[in-house]
Order: sequence, then C-alpha cells, then structure tokens
Amino acid sequence: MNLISAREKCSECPIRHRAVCARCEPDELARLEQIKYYRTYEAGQPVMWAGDPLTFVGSVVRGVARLSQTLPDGRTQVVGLLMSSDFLGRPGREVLGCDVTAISDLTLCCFRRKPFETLLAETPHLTDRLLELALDELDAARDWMLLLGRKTAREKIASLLAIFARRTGTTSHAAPGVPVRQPGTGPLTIDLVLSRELMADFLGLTIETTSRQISALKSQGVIALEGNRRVIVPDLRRLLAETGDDIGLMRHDQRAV
Amino acid sequence: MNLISAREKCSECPIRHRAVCARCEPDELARLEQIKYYRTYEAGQPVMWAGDPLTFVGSVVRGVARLSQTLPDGRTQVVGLLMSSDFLGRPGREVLGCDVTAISDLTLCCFRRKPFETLLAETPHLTDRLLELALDELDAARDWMLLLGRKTAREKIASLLAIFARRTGTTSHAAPGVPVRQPGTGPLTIDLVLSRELMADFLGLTIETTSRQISALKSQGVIALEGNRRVIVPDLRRLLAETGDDIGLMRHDQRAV
DNA sequence: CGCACCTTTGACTGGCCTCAAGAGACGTGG
DNA sequence: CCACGTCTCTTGAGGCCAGTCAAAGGTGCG
Repeated sequence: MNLISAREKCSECPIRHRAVCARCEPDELARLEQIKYYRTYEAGQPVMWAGDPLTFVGSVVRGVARLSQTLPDGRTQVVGLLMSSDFLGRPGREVLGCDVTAISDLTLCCFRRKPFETLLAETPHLTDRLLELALDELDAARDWMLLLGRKTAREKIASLLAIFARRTGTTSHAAPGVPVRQPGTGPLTIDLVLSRELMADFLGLTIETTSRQISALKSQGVIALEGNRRVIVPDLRRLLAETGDDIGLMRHDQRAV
Repeated sequence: MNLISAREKCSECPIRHRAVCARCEPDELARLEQIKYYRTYEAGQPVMWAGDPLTFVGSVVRGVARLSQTLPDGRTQVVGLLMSSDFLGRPGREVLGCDVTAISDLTLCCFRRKPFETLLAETPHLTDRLLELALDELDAARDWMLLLGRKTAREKIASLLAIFARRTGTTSHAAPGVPVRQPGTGPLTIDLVLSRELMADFLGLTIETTSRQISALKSQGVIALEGNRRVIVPDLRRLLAETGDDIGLMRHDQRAV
C-alpha cells in the first residue's frame, strides 16, 4: 500500500522552482500548501490504472513513474516517464488514460482534483505553468514518435542512453555536488533506473533485442557496463553518432519524455 | 507563395466554438479580432520548417496540416495532424520543433506570436482553452505511440481507417447535412485526405507495406475502395476488430492526433 | 494520346521477434 | 561459506513480418 505522509514546507521543496507551482506567489503557495498531501509508493507499485476515476493530481517530488498503455492481448508500450517536478494527471478529465506505475521509490505531492481545479480557475500562474509543462511533454512525445516509427533497434538504444546521459548531473538521481558534464569532456557514467524489460517497453522492442543491442554497443566499445544497470560512456560523441540524429542538433531542452 | 487574406468576422467563424478562442467573452474576442489575420496555403505547400523562428501562431480554420520530423538521412515520421480548430505553434517558444506542411488547401487564422503572448497573459480564458487543446493533443500523441511501438502493419492501417471513420460526419470534410453515423448502422464512406506515402509516414511504414495491407483488407471484404482515396466500410465492427484495440473501448474523445 | 505521378504487385532480403536454453546476480537458509 | 531457488539478463537458432528493389498497372492532366 501507499503511504500518505505528513506535509513538508513548500519553501523547502526540492521541486519548488520547476513544478506546477513554480510561478506561484507566496500567497498562492500558501493556498496550495493547505490542500496538498504526500503519497509515497515503493518501486514496482501501481499508482493508478487507465479508466480509474481521477481523484487526485500532483507533482513528482522524488523518484520516477511510468505511464504505459496496454493492448488487450498484453502488448504494452511506455508512453511517458514522469521524473521529479513532472505533473501527473489531467485537470478537467474524469478518468485517466494510461496506467501509472512507480519505477523507483516515488513521492508525489498531491491535490484532490476538484479543489485543485477550483484553484486553477483562480490562479493564472498555475495554469500558465501547467500549460508549459504540457507543451514540454508534447514536444517530448513527438520526438519519441519519431524514434518509435523510424529508428532502428540500435538507434533506439543509443537514443535512450543519450537522453539519460543528458540528464546525468541535472536530475535528482545524480549525486549532489557532481558537476554537469559537457559533451566531449571525458567518460560519463549513467545510472539506468530501468530494467531491460522496461527499456524494451519504452523503445517498442523485445527484451532480447534490447539486450543484444546493448551487448553489441558494448563489444564495439561505444559503452561499457558496470553491473547491469550502470553504463559508462567513454566518448559521448560516439554514442550520439549512433542515435541517427544529427550530432549537436538535439533540441536544447530535450527531455526524457 | 501563401496568401494573406482579408479578415472575416469572428462571430461567423466556423471554428468559433472549438478553437483557442472558444471560451472568450465578446470583449476578449474583439481584441483577438483586431490582431488576427488569415493565411492560406495550397495543398502541398510548406507552412514552416523545424528550426524556423516562430513568428506567428494560429488556428486551422479549414483544411489539414501535417506536423513531421525528419532524420538526417531522410526518414520522416508524421507526429501530428492539425485539422480544423486545432492550434498551431507554441507560445513561449522561439523556434518550431517540427516541419509543418499543408496537406489540403489550408486556411489559418494567425496572430503574431509576441502580441498573442501578451494577450495570453491578460486573458485566462485563452490560456485555459490552450491548455485543454494541448492536453488533448498529448493524449492523442500517447495513443499514437502505442500504435507506432506495438501494433502490426495491418493493425496500424485498420486503426488509421477507424480514426477517420470516427470523424466522418463530424469534420469539415463531411458533406454538410450528412448525419453522424453510429457503429453498426450500415456502410460508411471515408474520404482519405492522405496519399499512400503520407499514410506510411504517419504509421511508421513504407508505401509498399501500406498498399499491401490495404489490398489485403480489401480482398477480405473488410473494406472496399472507390478510386484511390475513398474507402467504403461495410461493417465498422469488423474494421474495429482489426485494430488490435478492444472493440468499444476506444476513448470517447479519441482524435486523429 | 502521351506523359508524369501514384499505386499496386512480385521477388527477395534482412531485421526483429519467438522460442529456448544457459549464465549471472541476489537473497535465503542451512 | 556454500547450496539452492528465483529472477534478470544474455546468447543462440530459426522463422516471419516488413523493408528493399524492381517493374507493371492506373489515374489524371495537358
């Protein structure tokens, strides 16, 4: 079961400046603080299912959640990853469109949907930020459609690793104090939060193909492995060359969907 | 070249109640009316390219526009279709992320981006509606990711036809006065605006595979063809059974991306 | 009628999936 | 410390679906 924990102060919140509340003035923040509550989930737990009534919305404070869709015969596709400061749920919608699962231990800052919608109507700063977040996710989803529709298995793997490489040092997963790496400044270590199965669901591949392509990249020296979920990239440019994208032309604000 | 035509009255606009201006009060509409202008494009013309400075945004009044992304080696993927009342462009972004092309003759109701952003900041009704439109497109994009990542060629074709079937009688493409068809009420005619190449780019397939699957559906009586771009569906349920989705479980507001 | 373009069809190839077994990691308990 | 089971990951062999290359058939327009 998930735990509903005590509230913490918004002013000390790690996602204060990036979440849906980023633009809020102190008085607006105070109203949010009144109605917010936390939920925590252990890695692997479901958060909500497609078709469930959407009783609450909220922001990811810590951890990673997966959005996925499933066909009747069991084929599944990951359609989004929610990382810290990403927003979960859609105001104005009664039911959720996809399954949500905690990939790692997860903390959500939640609001019951109805009160939040009321607050939205009165707080343009909230709506503004929510629009930005939605448009960012839309851009990411469209990049992902290009990957799913047109990239080869090898390019898909390289693209996924490249996205994680970009976020290294800038997400909550990085050790505090580690400087942000720039392309070409030497070896880079990526902590994959994802299992092979999850990577496969994410990329529209099977586990076996995923594993094979990772082995191939490894045997060719593009990456090295340290355990199963830690990847070392000796030369980021070489990895980027495998993504099929123009090197250096990745969008400046590219996100991990 | 595209034509910049005279303004028409918002009150008589065919997309008045669905576009970004849907929620606007008469005084807000008057301000929009002051700064709006029309652009028209012939079928096949480019509207803007990825990387172009984003000088204007706007709504599709008539016609269909394609959003697409391209890899350096020429592979392209359609990542969205803009149909009447859909919004083009992203306020707050300096450059566009994908190529935009007119598929049919196209009329846009445009606003220069900067004035529009100013207006947005002062008009919550605009932002609210824009958020709704963005979230709808995000849902559609996620459905599309499932299709691209996990569906077979046959299911992809059937899904595309099903989406067009759903919209028949509800879009500007339908002849005026034609009643909206319900599933199971007999033969249904679909006017595909898309060429085989565009369908292929949309579905992440090649032209040949697209053509073959259409031929297969035809020879099995699931569909019939009348010319190259008109499809007759004798039994919608049978087509839906080919999509891989649960019949009857398609989302109530499903759109054509 | 003739040309250009789109679509269909065929033969073949190849990449990814399927099925299957083996290797490695990890926790538990003797 | 090792035996054991479970789970994840890797590797191999073979098959199928979709891509590639090529050519023929339709369609529309000047």
